[in-house]
Amino acid sequence: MLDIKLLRSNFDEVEKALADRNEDFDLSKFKSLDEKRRALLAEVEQLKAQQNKVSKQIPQMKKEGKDVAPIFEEMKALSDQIKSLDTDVSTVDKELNDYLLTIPNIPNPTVPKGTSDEDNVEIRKFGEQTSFDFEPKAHWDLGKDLGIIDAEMGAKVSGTRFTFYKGLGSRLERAIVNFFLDTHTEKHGYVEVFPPFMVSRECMTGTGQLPKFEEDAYKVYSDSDKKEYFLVPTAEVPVTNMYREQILNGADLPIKHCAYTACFRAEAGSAGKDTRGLIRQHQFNKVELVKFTKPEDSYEELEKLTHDAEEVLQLLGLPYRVVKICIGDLGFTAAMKYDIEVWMPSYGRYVEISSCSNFESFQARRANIKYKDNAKDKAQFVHTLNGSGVAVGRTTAAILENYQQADGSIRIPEVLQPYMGGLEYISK
RNA sequence: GGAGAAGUACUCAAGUGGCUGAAGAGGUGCCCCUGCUAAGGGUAUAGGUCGUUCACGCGGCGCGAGGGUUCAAAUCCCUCCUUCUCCGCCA
Repeated sequence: MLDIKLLRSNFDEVEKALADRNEDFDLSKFKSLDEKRRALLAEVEQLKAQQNKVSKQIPQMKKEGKDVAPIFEEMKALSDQIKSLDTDVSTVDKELNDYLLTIPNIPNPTVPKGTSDEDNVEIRKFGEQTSFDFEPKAHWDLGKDLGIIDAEMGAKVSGTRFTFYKGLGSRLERAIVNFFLDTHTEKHGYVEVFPPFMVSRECMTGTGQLPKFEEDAYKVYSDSDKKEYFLVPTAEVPVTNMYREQILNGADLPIKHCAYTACFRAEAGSAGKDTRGLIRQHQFNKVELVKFTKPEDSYEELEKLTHDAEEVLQLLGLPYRVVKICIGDLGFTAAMKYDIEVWMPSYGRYVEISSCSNFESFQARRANIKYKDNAKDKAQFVHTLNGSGVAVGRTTAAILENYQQADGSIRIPEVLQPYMGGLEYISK
């Protein structure tokens, strides 16, 4: 959510900054809504002030034995007027708030211009694109041949875009999760949390998945519980919302959490894309990194976070590149974003395996997360950041493809071998 | 799921219709005394948010949340949420 005061005072600048975004939104409604709300507020608050003033005098008048009946009559009319205006205020309030939730974040000025992912800017590269002296296979074929990934069984049990990992495939997925978490906690200083996989509507709104992207989310109801839950599309949602409606102590910042969760995405609008293999599933595993920082530190922390995510790929020896996302590809909530893309031989190109974003105060304002350094300071919004550290299913896919051998077996990256009971190869 | 109890400011806590934005205590800031690691005295300080103002300020809202009753609600009524205790069920 944008700062309403910024919209009020610098409307034209905001409009200009948002102009290149590839998002649907309508800034024109703002002024009329805002003015309507303030006019109503001024009116009703004046009446309330009068009501309060008279109410204070009533006990005194009663004590003096004066007749208060005519005043009651007058105040009854005033009270009715206030109630009616209050209803109007809350209607406009909600309208304005719902409207503000549909406006995307303002991109950082250094974000490259551009309209699609083709305009993203490569920042750096690690490793060389893997070369083979045999015909390499795609991970879905490797997984099937080795009996460690079973898409048909997933389809049978749940439907398309669900997958079974079996045997050493399951173990590899689990090994990767543990390797990521251990690296981020022990080496990078993140505090691990294991959050709920179902969250409330408020949380989804707080991090910006709602209201715009409701069709991408899975909702869960129970006849007995009667409550509405959303399956988490990313650990970003529960972890960022840990501190919702809170004022944090400035000395505790930056707060750094990492979390493993399964992630659930309806993937609306992606029909037909990446239908084979592990790249685009309705349920996938991810280790997420989340930071809460002071505003002045957030961009430095974004660089660090990105490097933390990169490092696990380096340790795995997977070739990747980092791209800076252009405005048109930026996404609703981010002010700046780096994608880390891993080399995927079957695609013949780099494939996104992590997104690292600085949301500045956009999420903090929605979720009301503030901090102050001293008790007497005015609380101000933190900046929130997050990034995949990294997507687990895609890592499995990348390992299968980049580490495949001529005989169809998979060499296990050295750092994972301890997690695989010392095993060096997965073979038939 | 059943039965009970409770939710007041940074913390503990008083408060059953108006003079309570909220006693008291702790905490925190400053000063003094004492002199030594613990304590005594004085004094100041109460969050957050919205509107308005160049500003000082003024005003509105806030006692778990949302409704209602009333001229007036922390206080009465309804719904919900959370926590605790006991019982039931359950991986």
